[in-house]
Amino acid sequence: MTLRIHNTLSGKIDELIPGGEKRESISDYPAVTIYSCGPTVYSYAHIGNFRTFVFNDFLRRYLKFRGFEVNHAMNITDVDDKTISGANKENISLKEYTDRYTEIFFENLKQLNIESVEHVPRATESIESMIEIIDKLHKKGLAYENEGSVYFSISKFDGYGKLSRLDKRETRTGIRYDTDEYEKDDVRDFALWKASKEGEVSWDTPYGKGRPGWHIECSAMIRKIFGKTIDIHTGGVDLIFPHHENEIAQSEAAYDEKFVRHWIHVEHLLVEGSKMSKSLGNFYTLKDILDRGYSPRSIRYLLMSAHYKKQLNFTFAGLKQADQALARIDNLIINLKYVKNENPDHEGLEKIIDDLYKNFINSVDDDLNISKGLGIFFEFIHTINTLLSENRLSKQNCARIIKVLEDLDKVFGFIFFPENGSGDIDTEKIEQLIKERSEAKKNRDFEKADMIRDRLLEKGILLEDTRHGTRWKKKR
RNA sequence: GGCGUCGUACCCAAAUGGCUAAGGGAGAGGUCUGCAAAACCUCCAUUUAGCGGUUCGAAUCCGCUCGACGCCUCCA
Repeated sequence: MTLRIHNTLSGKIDELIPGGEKRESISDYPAVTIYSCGPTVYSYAHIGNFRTFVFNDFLRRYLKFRGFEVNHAMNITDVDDKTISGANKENISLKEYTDRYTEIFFENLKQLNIESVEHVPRATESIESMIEIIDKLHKKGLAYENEGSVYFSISKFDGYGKLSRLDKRETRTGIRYDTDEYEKDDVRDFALWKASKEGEVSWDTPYGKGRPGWHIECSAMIRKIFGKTIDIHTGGVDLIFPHHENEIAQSEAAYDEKFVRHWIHVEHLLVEGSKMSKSLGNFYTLKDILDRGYSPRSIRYLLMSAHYKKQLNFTFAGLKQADQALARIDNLIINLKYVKNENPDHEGLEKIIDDLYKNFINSVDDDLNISKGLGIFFEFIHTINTLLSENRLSKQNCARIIKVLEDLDKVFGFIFFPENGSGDIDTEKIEQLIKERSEAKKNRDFEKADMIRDRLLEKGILLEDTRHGTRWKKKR
């Protein structure tokens, strides 16, 4: 079995071959080098941004699950028009301003149980590497200066447009390129370096005081961190053009080697059927949704559950459904915990587990088809539940199943979700009350029994009477 | 206008030429039970937006129509 993922560059589903050279087994490959376009920290990231970040997390987790090593970088864009104007508006330094939103962003990642990656470079700390590329392009005659800014000349790079298939596009009729654009040789040339205006943050360069163009940081960071062709570059679909097209142009023109082997682009999130926008009032940050009482766990599940290449329509009804699906998983775990001591071992369990792994990997290896993978996982839950209800699984069997769940959760990250809230539940007290209630039930004092049940429910503890006694769980 | 993605049950969502169209939610029955709740089990698309074509065979390929969305401009 091989892992195959859609590649925007080839337009096909390509096998992932880290290092570019086919090997016998996964363990023979070098670490998969990944670069993900991170946030511009000028404001709170929204739920659509997090779809992409949750996807990045799923990708890296799955690669590790399959036995690959991972070397993953995600940038923080902490200087651009929006961050500069935001800082100016509040009359604070750029750093003070971007630090605030960077911190919130990391906090959000943590809430969604997104793993931290190996490298988190900031644009403002990568200026030297940017200048290095610009110098190279300049010396090769591929870039030109004009009034303190430096532009990349796309007419001098043959491969321009290969990612977004520009050759097949026509520019919209009637669009106007004139006015502001007089300083560029070709209207489609883009800025590598921008001359700074009066009072703006700037860095001293051979080209004068200025700041980075939008695209240069990614190229620079990738060169600085990985030094050569990387395996995977991810981002939202909206970045294909011009951002990623321009990254390719800069990097490949400067270093004469392939920039990225595998481009993966995540489709957009829609909210209630349309694109998020402030004017429609459907613009949600993570906090907005958490404030409405939904858990970050349901959000993670929902964002993960649809295939990355399909638009995902985010709705609150969908969040509720996600929560119910999670309840099904939680109930399995509770069912496993309460299994009877005297149950015999089930011989067929290992076969069931083998099938689960085989089918799960088969599905997800096929362009990261998590939806199908989840279907297989729920079929497994169904099988186990049936065995449990027939008392056909032993304590050891259940311990084995828990291990499997823990293993799968390395990919999912939503089964054993870290509790963000306070866990001030007094287990002993609950057990004691359950005992008292059982006594009362035995004496047919149902009034007292119901009173205890109600009291616990008020505290968020739900009691379930089963054939084998009473058990409890937290109310959802 | 150009380029592209998509339209599967009440909702979400798999399956891309071939056994009865996954899975989750909701709903309906049942088991258990003092009651309730929960849990579990079973059922729930003769049919894949519409029309036409290719094929022994199509949700899947082709054409047209209708509809949704994205990119072409800052954007995950």
